[in-house]
Amino acid sequence: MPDKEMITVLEAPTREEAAEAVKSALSRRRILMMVGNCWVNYQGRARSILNPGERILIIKEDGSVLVHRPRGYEPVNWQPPGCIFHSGLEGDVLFIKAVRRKPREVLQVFFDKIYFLAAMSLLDKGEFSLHASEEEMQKAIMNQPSLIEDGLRIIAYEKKVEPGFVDVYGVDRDGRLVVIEIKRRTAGKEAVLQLSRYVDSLRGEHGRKVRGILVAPKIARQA
Amino acid sequence: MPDKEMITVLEAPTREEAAEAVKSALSRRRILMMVGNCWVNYQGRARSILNPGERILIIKEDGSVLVHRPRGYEPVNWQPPGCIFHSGLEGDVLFIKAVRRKPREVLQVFFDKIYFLAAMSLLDKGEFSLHASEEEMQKAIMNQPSLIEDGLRIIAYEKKVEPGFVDVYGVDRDGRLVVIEIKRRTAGKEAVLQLSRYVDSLRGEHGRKVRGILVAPKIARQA
DNA sequence: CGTGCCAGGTGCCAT
DNA sequence: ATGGCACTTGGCACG
Repeated sequence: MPDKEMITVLEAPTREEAAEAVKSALSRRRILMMVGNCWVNYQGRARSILNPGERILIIKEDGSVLVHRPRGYEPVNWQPPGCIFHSGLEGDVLFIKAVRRKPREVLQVFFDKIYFLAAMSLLDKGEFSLHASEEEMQKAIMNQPSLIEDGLRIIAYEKKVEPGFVDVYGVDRDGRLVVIEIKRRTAGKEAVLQLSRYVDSLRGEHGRKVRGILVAPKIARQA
Repeated sequence: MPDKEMITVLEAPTREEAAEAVKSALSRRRILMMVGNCWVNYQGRARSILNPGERILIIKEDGSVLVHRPRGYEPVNWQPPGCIFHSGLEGDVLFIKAVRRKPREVLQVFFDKIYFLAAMSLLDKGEFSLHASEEEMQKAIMNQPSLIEDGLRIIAYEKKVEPGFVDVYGVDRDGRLVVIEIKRRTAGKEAVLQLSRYVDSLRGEHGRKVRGILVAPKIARQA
């Protein structure tokens, strides 16, 4: 059960209480969650202004910041990990300033009403594993080249890239070089251009016949 | 101040209390925030497993889902808006299942400890404005072509040419066609290739001198 | 470090 | 719906 040391919850705190809790959470590198009425300025690679409204603010222990509106998967404003924080009261407003160096970016959040605030330390050692559903396709091609074409021999593959994309090099039944590009998603014209550039460059290099094969769940009409 | 109707906070609820609160929040389309020990399965475009650990779960009123670990800007698991939910108790475990159609994706979160739960309705009508996007750069150039070059006349923007779209299209002081490609970030060789394809295509089409201009904060060494 | 490239990318807007 | 493309893209691997 939640130890008092582990999670602190304030419902409808005063701005002074909230300011104190924010300072404490940030200095102790605890995770901070706040809900209230706020407005946000961002300046850095771009510049943005978010007018007042009710949102969720999350500051994580690694110094990343998220501002979430009531809708949408993405945060409306954010700051990547590594920020340095300043916070305090400015008149009737609680401000939190998150500064990132390299590139220099500043995010400022101003609260005039705080509905609730939570500060906590979470322990998460759980392993995360992601399996691309097309990864089996890649393995299948490596193990069973005949899935693509009879008589195909695999020579090499670009194993450095992440699952979902791999270049496979092989030789077909007639001794021609074969370049296979696997796309996990619908392949657009950019994929075709990229493959054709590979093929051209290999053709120039080897002076042999080279074929390119594009393997994808779907190909845009410009095939 | 937070109306009881507006925000409900449960500290260290029992699983039964939490299950009730979750059902209520989901059916009334309120925003749900939970903190506790959980594990997560995802299956859809890919497949993932997240082993047990302490995390933050947020379900928004539009049916989007976020699972956040204690670190990192990005959610470890998520679901875009529009999900349909099922939840309940399965033995000692509180489960929440978020199903998305088109594409079919299923996210399942299982809690065995809930440290904290909040359900709320937030009102957010605040306008969001972002500046210094590529769009704004384009407008600035459209309004003030001399920013690029004296004597430049703009003819069109987002003009469709063979390989794709040209950002800005004009004629310079000496009557030569000018193609301007705008990149908000460091322009790599891909941008150069793209621009050169545009230039080639237009040169072939018009049989006139064509210049390409790349507008970007920085250009990779392969210029 | 910069450069390149994938991502369960997401989102926006065009046809 | 499909396609094309920008994004404060973020993230990682590699030279």
